[in-house]
Amino acid sequence: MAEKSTRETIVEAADRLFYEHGFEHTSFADIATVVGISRGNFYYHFKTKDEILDAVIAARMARTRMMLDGWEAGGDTPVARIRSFIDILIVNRAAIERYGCPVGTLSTELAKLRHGSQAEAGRLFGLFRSWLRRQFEQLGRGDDADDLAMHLLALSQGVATLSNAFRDEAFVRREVERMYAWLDRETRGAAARRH
Amino acid sequence: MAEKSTRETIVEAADRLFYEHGFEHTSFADIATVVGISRGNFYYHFKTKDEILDAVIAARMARTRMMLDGWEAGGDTPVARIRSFIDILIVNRAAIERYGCPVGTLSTELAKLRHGSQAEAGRLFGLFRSWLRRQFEQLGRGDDADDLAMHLLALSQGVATLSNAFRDEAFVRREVERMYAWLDRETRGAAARRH
DNA sequence: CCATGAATAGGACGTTTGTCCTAGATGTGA
DNA sequence: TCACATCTAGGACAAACGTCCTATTCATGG
Repeated sequence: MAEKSTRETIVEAADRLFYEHGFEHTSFADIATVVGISRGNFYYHFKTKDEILDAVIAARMARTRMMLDGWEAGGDTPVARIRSFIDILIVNRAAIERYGCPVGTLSTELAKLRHGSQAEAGRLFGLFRSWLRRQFEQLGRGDDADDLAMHLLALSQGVATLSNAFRDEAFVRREVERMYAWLDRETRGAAARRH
Repeated sequence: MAEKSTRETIVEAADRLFYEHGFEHTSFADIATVVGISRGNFYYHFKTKDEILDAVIAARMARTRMMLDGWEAGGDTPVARIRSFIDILIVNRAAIERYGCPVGTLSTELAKLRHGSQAEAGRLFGLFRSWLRRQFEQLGRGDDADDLAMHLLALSQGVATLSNAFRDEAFVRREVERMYAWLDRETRGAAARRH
C-alpha cells in the first residue's frame, strides 16, 4: 500500500476542516495541528491559502465524479440512481445536521467573501446538476430534464439547510419520502415504457 | 422626525455588512467606516462583537415580525398571504443572487463557527415556520400544517442557495410558479370551503 | 561515502483582529 | 457659569493571521 503523500494529507485535513468550520475560520495553524507538521512547512507545498482551497475543490470534484460514475456503472435504473442521490440526506444525516451541505455551504461562503474560486465551487453543483439531468433524460424527460434536476437539487439543499438549523431528524425523513413520491409521480409511465 | 441614535446606526450598518460579507468577515473597522465613527467609540455602545450580533438578530426578528404581522392584518386570504411569502424570492431576487438568504446564510455560518448565538438565529427560521403553519391551519390543515410549512421553507431556502450559486433568474421564476401550483394543489377545496 | 535535490522545522515579518483605556468634546440642568 | 453625565476620538494592547526566509534533515543515485 502506497504511503499517502504529505500534500494529500494536507488536502484531506483542509477538506474536513473547511467543511466543519468554514474556509475563512480555518487557519494554517489548525491544519498544521491536524496534519502534525510545522506551520512553516506549508509554504513548500502550497504558496497561499487559496491554493489549498483550489486543491480541496479539485479533490471534491474528483470524489464526487467517482461517486456519480459508480452509481451509473451499477445496473440500477435511472430512478434507483436518483434515489441514491436523495439518500445522501439519510446517509450523511449526522454530518449535515452539524455542518450543512458541503457543496452549498462552501459556495455560499465564497460568494460572501467575493472569493475568486466561487465559480470553481459552483461547478460542484454543476456536477450534480448535469448528472441528475442525464438520469431524467434517460427517463424520457428530454425537454424539462434540467428543470427537474434543478428542482431536486434545490429541495435537497433546503432540507440540508433546515436540518442544520433545526436538527430535526423526523423532518429529514419526511422530506426524503416526499422526494421519493415526487420522483414516482414525475417518472410514472417512463419506467413502465422501459420494461 | 427623530434623529437616528448612534446605536441604531451601528446596528443597521452591521446588519447590512453581516448579510453582505458574513459575520466573521466583517470587522469593527468595516462597520466604523460605514457609520463614520472612530473604531474605539464602539466600546461605549457594544462591549463585544457578539453583542452587536445579538442586536442585529433582535432587529431582524422585530422587522420580520412586523412584516408577517402586516401580511396577516391585511384582508388577504391565507393562500394570498402564503403567496406573499413565496414572492420574497422575486422581490429580493437581486440581493439573494448576490448574498443568499439572510436567514439561512447567517444560521449556517454561526453553526460552522459553533457560535453561541446560533440558536437565536434559528428563531428567525422559527418565526417564518410558525407563521406559515398558522396560515395552513387556517386553511383547515391542522394535522400536517407544520409539515407543509417546513416543506415550503425548505424549498425556498434551496431556491435561494441555488440562485446564489448559479445566478439564474429563469430558474427562480420557474420554482416560484411551481410553488404556486403546489400551494393550489395542497389547498384545493379548503379555499372553496371558505368562500 | 559523498553530492544533490526534496522535504521539513522553526521562527521572523508586517498586518489585522477584537478588546480596552483615557483624555477630551458635547450637551443639559442648576 | 459651573457641574455632571453622555458621548466621542485616538490610540494602546496582545493575540492571531497569512506569508515568507533559512538552516537543517532526509533520501537517492553516482
